[in-house]
Parts: sequence; structure tokens; C-alpha cells
Amino acid sequence: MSTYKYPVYLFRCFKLDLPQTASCLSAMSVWFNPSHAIEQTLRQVAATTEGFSADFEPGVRPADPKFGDYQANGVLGYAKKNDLNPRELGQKLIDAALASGQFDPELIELALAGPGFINFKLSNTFLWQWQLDYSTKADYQSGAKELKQGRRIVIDYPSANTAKQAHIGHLRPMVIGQAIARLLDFCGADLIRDNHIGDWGTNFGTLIMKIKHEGIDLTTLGDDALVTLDKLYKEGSALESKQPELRDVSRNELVKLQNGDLENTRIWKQIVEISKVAFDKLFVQMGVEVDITLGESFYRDKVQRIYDELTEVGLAEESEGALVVWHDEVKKFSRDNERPYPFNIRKSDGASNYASTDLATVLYRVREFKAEEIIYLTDARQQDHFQLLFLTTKKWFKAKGYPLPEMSHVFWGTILGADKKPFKTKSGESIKLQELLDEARSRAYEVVTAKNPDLPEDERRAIAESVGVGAMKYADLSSNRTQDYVFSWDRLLSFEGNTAPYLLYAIARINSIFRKVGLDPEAPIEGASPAETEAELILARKLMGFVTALELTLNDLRPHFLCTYLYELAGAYSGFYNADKVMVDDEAVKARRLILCARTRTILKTGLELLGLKPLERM
RNA sequence: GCGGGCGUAGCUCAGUUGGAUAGAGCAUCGGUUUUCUAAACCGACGGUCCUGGGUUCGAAUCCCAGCGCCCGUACCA
Repeated sequence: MSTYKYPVYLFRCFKLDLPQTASCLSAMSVWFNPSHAIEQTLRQVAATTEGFSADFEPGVRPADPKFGDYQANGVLGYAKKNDLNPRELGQKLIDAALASGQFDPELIELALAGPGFINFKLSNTFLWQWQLDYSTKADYQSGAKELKQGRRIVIDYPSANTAKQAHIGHLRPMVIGQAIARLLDFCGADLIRDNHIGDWGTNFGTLIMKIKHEGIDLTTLGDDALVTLDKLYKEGSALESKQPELRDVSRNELVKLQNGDLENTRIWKQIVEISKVAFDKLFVQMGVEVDITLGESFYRDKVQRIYDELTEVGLAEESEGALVVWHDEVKKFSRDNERPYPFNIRKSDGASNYASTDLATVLYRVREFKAEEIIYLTDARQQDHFQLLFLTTKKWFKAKGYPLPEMSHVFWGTILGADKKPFKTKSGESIKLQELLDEARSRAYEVVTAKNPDLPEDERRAIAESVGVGAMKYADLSSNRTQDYVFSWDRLLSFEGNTAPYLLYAIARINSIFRKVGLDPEAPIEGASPAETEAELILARKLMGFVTALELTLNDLRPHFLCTYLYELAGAYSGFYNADKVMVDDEAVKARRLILCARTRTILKTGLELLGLKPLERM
């Protein structure tokens, strides 16, 4: 059994108190999150403006740069609903906003446009002051931490299985899971990463049968123990097909295990331990962090209570020998359907299944961890299960008066090959995760060696590690997770487009500049003049978008929003890099460009680290 | 049958939940380096947003009806 390790939560120190609602009139600091500030201020202003009621939603969002930095669309909908003239109403709101003194004309410009949009354009003064006010990772985090402040969240990932080698199907839960976990943590959640392993399945009967049949001592298997177990299971299944009488033997071994038979329990523990060691090796390579590991076996003595309580409150009933919960009010689960679809919480042979253990797990997490929110990560095919789990939990907790946590299912599509079918080896087998990692490293190594043959061997290896594994992760994170995506080595390792190499390269170039000028990129830079050129201003604007990108990412738990933002930021930087030379004679210009480089570096690094990538000093 | 997802440039994908002239990358064509990493940058070409209706100031996005593909449909997880 794994040890309990609760994460340690330190009080975080923040350099700044955020002027979230403060006026930007203050010369010392500007709004950290202008979108929020504008939204709040407009709401306040509208509350005391004729023609608006309390339910007015300003609808502020980033705007197309040709119109401004932000736009408020709310007037249009509001005017429509109340049968008012949108342009008149918009102008009224602008007048009131300006009269309130909350919008300093030197910092932000308001304009009515089109059918009733309100556009907000930040002045160059604002843009530059923002760069001066907010410069470090801690500054950026101090804004983000409000998003999940102190909320106790259990994230159920990566749900590794046992007695089987990890394959490509384990890539997405590890990659998406760690990215979301880091994001939640960065944004202030009180997080528990719970690795809910599948260590109590029917497959153990077959495996134990085969192990005993061959008289194998699991302690002698060495480093490749899991590979052997994987093989033994396959052989065991094949054996059962050939000699059906062995099925009864396997079933008997399973029953013995479930009844606490000493010998079988000992073998089972060894299998679980071998699996754990193998997964830990992958976790290290993948950057997966786990706070606790409580597998299905941990809940095996906790399912009886589920049967009892659900029966007691009248939710569960017998059906075809099984214990089930009906949700007739949801059409697809109704018992009136041609194919009835209940939530089966106890099999007709009396055994538990993943519905029973999942229900027991919810209760445990609420009671022991005081979970306010539980996030499950699995592939999209399990949506029905989680819908049933959530429905059942809601009714059960209500009947018992338990505090109901917010529950959500974060799911993803399949990784496809070039043929648009699930990505497999040429012979049609599933690709082992370790082989995938090795191939990523070796391909990246070839690219690095071709581009930069003069670097020392060990540095090229280190670069290949970061680029190869990072590229694979980034490819997984940069497309919308609910969709399937096509896996292509050439594309994910390319330096063109929305890829890890492109982003890592941007950081490496920034580092190179700081090496050349002999400055620490983390150190304060004095004596800068304000940004002025087009490329500088585009970059400065993009830098401000980080917090919005984080917020967007967190709202839907879709890491590709952050990826898209980082790619755009790197693009803005590359444009700036080509247009404006940093190392110029004018010290004030040089200083301001170094500031832009430093900010870009900090945000790119922070963003990539949240996604689980490891930025490099050079490449 | 029921339910879920998808359909956007030749290819791979975005599109902040109903906003302004639908965007990137690749591919194709053209340009930029005595300059901080050209592994880069800039430009051009490329669209029946699957089809047909509807809702309204306004639709790739919402509603209805089709077409096509993927997935799920109790005792695997």
C-alpha cells in the first residue's frame, strides 16, 4: 500500500496587492487585469446610470487589435432585450464611465463603434507602466491565484493500471493530467493528485493461474518484470482459450484472492509492486507528480456501505440479479428504452465493479479529504459512466445530507495515425509508451545534431530530452483535447508552427541575448525608455494577455488555450526580434528592449513549465 | 433504436460560447542575413465554414430537417 503523502501548502508571499478595482488614475500602478477591471467598473457605472438595470452584463472581451484592446458587447444584447437604441445606450454608458473618473484618458480611450460596441484602447503609457509594475512569475501568479483560491480539489489522474505495460493510451492522461494539475496549483487550488489505480480486476485470476501453472517466482524477474507479467497474462488468456477448463481454475484463484488467501494475496501484492515500480519510472520521465495512490483495492471493504446506503434511501434495486440505480428522467438511461441503461453498482455474481468503487471513492474523498471539487480525467468513451456516477452521487448525497462536491469529467479524444485510425505499430499492436519516449528522444537528437553538431554530446542529449519529450507533450496539449488528433513526428518536431521546438527556440534566443550583454535575465533593468516601435508595442500588448489566457484555460480546463497564447507570444517576439535590434548604442532603448525580452522569457517559461515542458538555456 | 462528438483552405488545426472583412502552420510561389541563434522573419496564393431551411441588427457558433464519419449503449475499466 502506498504511503499517504499530503501535499504541503505554504503560505505564498506576494509582492503586490492587486489594484483590481482601483482606478487606474494612480500613477504608481495600472490594472493588472484590465479586462476584469473594465468589466467591474462598467457594471458599477451602469448601476447608477439611467436606462440600465442591475442585471446588465458589460460583456468585456479582448478585441481585434484594429479596434482596440478590449471591447464590451453587452450593450447590444441589453438594448435588444429592452427594446432600446443600442448606440444611444452605448454612448450614455461611455459618458457615465468617463464622468465617473475611473477611466483616465491618458491611460485608456473609450469609443462607440458599429451597431453599439464599446471599444477600449490602452495608451502606450498604460502598456509600458504595466511592464514596469508586473515583472516576475510571482507577480503573474498573484493575479492568477484568485481563480481557485484555497479550493480543495481532488484530481483523479493518471489512473494507471496494473500488470500491464503502459502504452500510447496512457500518454494523454499523463500529459493532460499534469498540465491541468499544475495549472490548478498555480491558480491557487489546494490540490490533491490522486492516482486511482486499477489494481483489483478480474485479470488477476488469469495471471495468478498462469504464474502458479509455471511455478514462477516473481522476485526473480529483475528489471523487465512488468514486461514478463504482460506476457504471462497474454499467455494465460491464450491458454484459457485452448483449455476452457482452466477458466474455472482462474476464477477460483480470483475468489481465493478476494477471500484473503495468503498465497494469492502475496502474489497480488508482488504484481502491484512490480507495476508501481514500472509506472514510477515512466512518471519520472513524463514529469507526472502524484500525491497519493489509492487503488480500487483500497475501496474493496468500503463498497458494502454503498450497497446498503443506496438501497436504504431507495435508489438501488435488484435487476436481473444485479444491484442497479435507474435514472428514468434522463432519456438515454431510462428503463423504458428498447435497451435499458441503468447504473450497475453490483454485478449479478455479487462482485463489485468500477461503479461501486467509484461511488465509495467519492464518499471517501469528501469525508477524508474534504473535497470541494473532484475532477476526473479519462478518455471520452467513458462519458456515460461519469454522467451516471454524478447523477447517482447527487441523489444519494442529497438523501443522506452529505455535502456535494462539484464534479467534472475532463475527457479527451483518440490519438490517430496518418490513416486517421487509432495510432498503432505497423503490425497493428499498441505502441508502448516507453518506445514512444525513446523514439521522441532519438528523433530529437538527430535534429539537434544536424542543426548544431558542434555542441558537446551530453548537451545535445539533454536538449533532445527536453525537445523530444516536450514536443510530444506539446502536440498533445496544443489541440482541443475533446477532439481526436493526428500524430505526426515531423510536425511535432518541426520548428515551424505551433510546436514545442518553436517555443523553446524563442526562449533560447532570449537567453543568448542576455549572455551576450552579460546580464541576468531575472535581474531588474533600470533606465528604460517606454516602448515605441510597432513591434515593441505588439509584443507589450501580447505580454499582457497571459492572465486572460490562464483564466480561459482554467475555465474549461483546456490547455490548448494556453498553448495558442504562448505561440502567439513567441510569434510576437520573433517579429520584434527581427524588426528591432536589442543591442543598440542608445542605453535607454536597449534597456526597454531587454525588459521586453525578460518579460517574454518569464511568461514563456512559466507557461511552458505549467504545461510540463522544460525550457533550455540554449539549443 | 437511443445518446454523445465531429464535418472550417489541398493537408493539420484554431475560432474566448451570438459580434465587426472567418484565422494560423504546412505545402506552393516570391522576398529578407557584412546585424543579438535564418531552427527565424515578411509577403502572395488559397473558403459553398457538409447541405437546406429558421431565429435577428448580426450565425462557423443557436433551433429544425437531412447527409457523412467516429464513439458509447448494465454485470471490462
